[in-house]
Amino acid sequence: MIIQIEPQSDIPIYMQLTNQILEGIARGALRQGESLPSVRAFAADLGVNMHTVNKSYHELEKRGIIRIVPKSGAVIQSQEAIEKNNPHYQRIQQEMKTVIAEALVLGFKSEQIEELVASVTKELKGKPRLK
Amino acid sequence: MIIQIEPQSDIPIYMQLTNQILEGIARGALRQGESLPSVRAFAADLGVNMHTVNKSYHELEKRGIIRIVPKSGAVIQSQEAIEKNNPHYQRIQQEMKTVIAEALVLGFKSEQIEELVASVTKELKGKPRLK
DNA sequence: TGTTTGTTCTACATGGAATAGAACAAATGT
DNA sequence: ACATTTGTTCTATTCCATGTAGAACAAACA
Repeated sequence: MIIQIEPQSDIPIYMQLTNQILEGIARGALRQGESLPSVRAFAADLGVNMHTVNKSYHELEKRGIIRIVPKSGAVIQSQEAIEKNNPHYQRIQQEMKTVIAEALVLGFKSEQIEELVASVTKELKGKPRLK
Repeated sequence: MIIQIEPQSDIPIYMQLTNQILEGIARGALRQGESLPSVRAFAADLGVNMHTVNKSYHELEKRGIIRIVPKSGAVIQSQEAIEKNNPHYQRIQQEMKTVIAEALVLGFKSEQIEELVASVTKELKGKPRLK
């Protein structure tokens, strides 16, 4: 997992970390059942504070991505099929609505959006286990 | 345009407003060439501060959605076809990547994502001019 | 000529973000 | 059994974003 943190960004560090861990899992660099590094080790590796990594882990837990076992580690959750009544589904739906609305207003055609979605999905799913 | 602001949300007011104006334009309730209300009038209408609305307008301008003419108004930009080298395209691409990564990790299948995208797009584009 | 417009400035209060250090009990390693 | 590492929970501090408030100004408008 290659993590790149930009301290000067307007996006909070813990959020940058959250998103990049998310992409890492989606790409298959991290798989279900595996554990994330300890908050102290990860923090030392990234050159950030322990509490910042901790906040990121709890953000991921709140979103249903990982499960934090006290005194043990942060385990990546199994990716089961998701239903429409799942609260996580609703959140994705809302986030998707915001992005698509902005895309449409900027002049994206429906076909362009579908094309972009397909290419991004392929990029993320395409090369499993690649570092 | 029906705007609903939740002051207690963890999403900043100016961002809630930005997103809802965005959706309003996407839906066709506001069309290119038309103007948004004055910052003072809109603020009074929503029960928020003038500066908050002002920040929202400038956020929309930064994203290429509206054009602010000093001493005049906030005009909705024309929605021309967008190219891949457009910086706004790149931003949408990045936002899309984040949402799709989260969706995949949560267990969305590729078909489910395409289905969600199609339904959201249809919902936004489906009923133009409907208040 | 008033009124409204967006802009700019100061000011203040609140809370998030990030860092830092310390302490604790539980889990792990040897 | 002992030492280390683990996540958690405190306190504390600094810096910045958010939101509100009030005032002033020049330009546009009626």
